[in-house]
Amino acid sequence: MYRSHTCGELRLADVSKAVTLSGWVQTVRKFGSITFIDLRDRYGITQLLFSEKLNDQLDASPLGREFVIQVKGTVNERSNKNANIATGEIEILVNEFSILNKAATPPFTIQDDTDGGDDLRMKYRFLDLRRTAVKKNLELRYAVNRSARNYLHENNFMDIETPFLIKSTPEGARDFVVPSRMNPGQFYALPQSPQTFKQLLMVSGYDRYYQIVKCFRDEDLRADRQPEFTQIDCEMSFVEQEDIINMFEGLVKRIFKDVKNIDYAQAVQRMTWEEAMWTYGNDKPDIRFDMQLCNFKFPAHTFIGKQNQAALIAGEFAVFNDAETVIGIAVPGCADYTRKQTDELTEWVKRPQIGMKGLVFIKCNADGTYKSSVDKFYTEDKLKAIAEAASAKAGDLILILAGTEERTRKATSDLRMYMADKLGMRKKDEFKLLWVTDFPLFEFALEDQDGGGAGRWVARHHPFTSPRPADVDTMINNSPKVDNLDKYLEHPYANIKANAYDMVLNGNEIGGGSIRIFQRELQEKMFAALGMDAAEQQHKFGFLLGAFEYGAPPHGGLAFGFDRLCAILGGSESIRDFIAFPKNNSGRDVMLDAPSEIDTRQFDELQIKLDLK
RNA sequence: GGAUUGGUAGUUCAGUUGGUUAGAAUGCCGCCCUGUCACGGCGGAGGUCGCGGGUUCGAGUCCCGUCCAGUCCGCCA
Repeated sequence: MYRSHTCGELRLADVSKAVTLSGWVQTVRKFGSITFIDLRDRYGITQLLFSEKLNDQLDASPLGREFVIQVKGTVNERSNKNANIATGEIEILVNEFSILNKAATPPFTIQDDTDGGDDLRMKYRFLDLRRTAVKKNLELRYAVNRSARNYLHENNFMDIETPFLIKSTPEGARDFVVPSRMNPGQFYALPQSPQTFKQLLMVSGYDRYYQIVKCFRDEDLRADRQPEFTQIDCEMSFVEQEDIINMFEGLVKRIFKDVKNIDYAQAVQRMTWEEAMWTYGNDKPDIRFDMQLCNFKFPAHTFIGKQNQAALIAGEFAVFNDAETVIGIAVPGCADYTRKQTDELTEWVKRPQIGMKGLVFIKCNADGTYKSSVDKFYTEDKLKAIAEAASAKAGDLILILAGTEERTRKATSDLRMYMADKLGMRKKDEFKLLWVTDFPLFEFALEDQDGGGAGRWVARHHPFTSPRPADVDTMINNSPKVDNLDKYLEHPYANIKANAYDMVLNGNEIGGGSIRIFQRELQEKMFAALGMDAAEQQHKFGFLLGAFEYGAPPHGGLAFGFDRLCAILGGSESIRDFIAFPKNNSGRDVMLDAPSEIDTRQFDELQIKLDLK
């Protein structure tokens, strides 16, 4: 028997018990003839006391950090207790010990505040995973997993595995491909999501499906993006958007309760995509704080029905006069910013990532006066009117950006988040959910970013998303052809809204889904709109179109980004901390050193010849 | 594909205008220590300054290239 107890469970009540413990040596503290050792395992740390009689044996076989040892001894009450650890009131008086395995000195310390950098920790991830901080993240991940499974099981969802070796359909993200030895020259693709399979399962009558499943996308990475990642993938039949929203609002609330012990009682707020873009400049707004955008000026076609306030800012200031779009935010309590601070903000918006030319500010002083960077162009009355339009209070600092529509909106949105971070308005322990609905069904993509060349419609969500019922006729009765690339926004397709919804948590998209197309004709129309002719449709998605002819029920679903959800619940920016063996920025596993070259024999078997360009 | 930051002891970092023998902390090794738990004290070892080239009397420091890593843009239906 290697152990009678773990290193986390012995307490005062166990005093005088004879126990056997096994684990890793965390630290050795030697005091002449007695030695303290902290023994660690997954469950905690227990202090061992080696008395004088074991000195000779310790000298003969000294213990180093991370040695795996076994000890037999008696549980003692400590004379000096340690309130910082759960087992701090007891220690083990060791009678005998043995080294189960030696350990080389680890390249970094196995502690909460490790001295190891990311690169090194990833290379020795098996050591990194011994650290409590990382272990806690994996425990949280498992807790989210269990909570989701319990909820879904209780609601009649059935976990059905779908294949990883599937057919490549290069829509959207790039596929990872896998050569087939038995079919020389042919390739499988790894799924970007089980999308078509879950829809086929709906056709098969499994009306509530889920899977916590790996998905693969061969695109460049970010701190919150991995080439393989996990989704909680769900699909339901005979549902409308409202049914999906209710079901999965319930799921997230259950996870909050089970994992964070948060009672999220209120109904989750909802917002249309248009409202989100108008109010926050962003389709995944953080609504824990206000600081809403004030749209002074914008192109007439972007927000039909919204009031353009161009007259308010019209005047001597050429930048505003010439700009397509002018948007501002009122930052609470920052009117006392110094020149240095406003300069810093100006530099921030000028960074290439933001890409604005400059920043206009108006200080709404506590005494009711106004001081701005455009004083020579505007009278104080005019500044006051602008401040009122921006709902600024005395003491606020109004920041205004001007430029092209898309860039300015995004920049103001980024600035809003930046200021909120600066002012501590994005609290880690506060969670606020939001549904964003009524996304556009299509986006128009120009082949050439400079505006030249051809363009085409692409699905904003994916090509299986249904248009809102009100827009079905618009879609069927119009050709997707766009004659004037400059005016694609005037094409009827630009205003078709999708039966799609995203769940947003604290400014992060944690899930998204849609009510799907389930009739062959509409699906064909959708594929055609995306530029696929009948032959291509048949080649790529013939199986799905065929299935729709055999009694496909109305259905829809949603998928959560599992890694990201865990990271947010764990209060971290990076999903890598919540994945046991993550890949780095270049898609490499630095521990395995993968990807790597393969054997000539493997190429021969695949009948593939490597000829890198 | 692009922008940007970094690469110096096992590790995390400092290193002035280009100038003597490249430092600190921690880890590691040795000795001392009976109540520590970030133990303490004394001593010691440890460096291809990522790599290649250039400028210079002289380069960790400046320039060019390259590799690796981080962040961001593009990309991610």
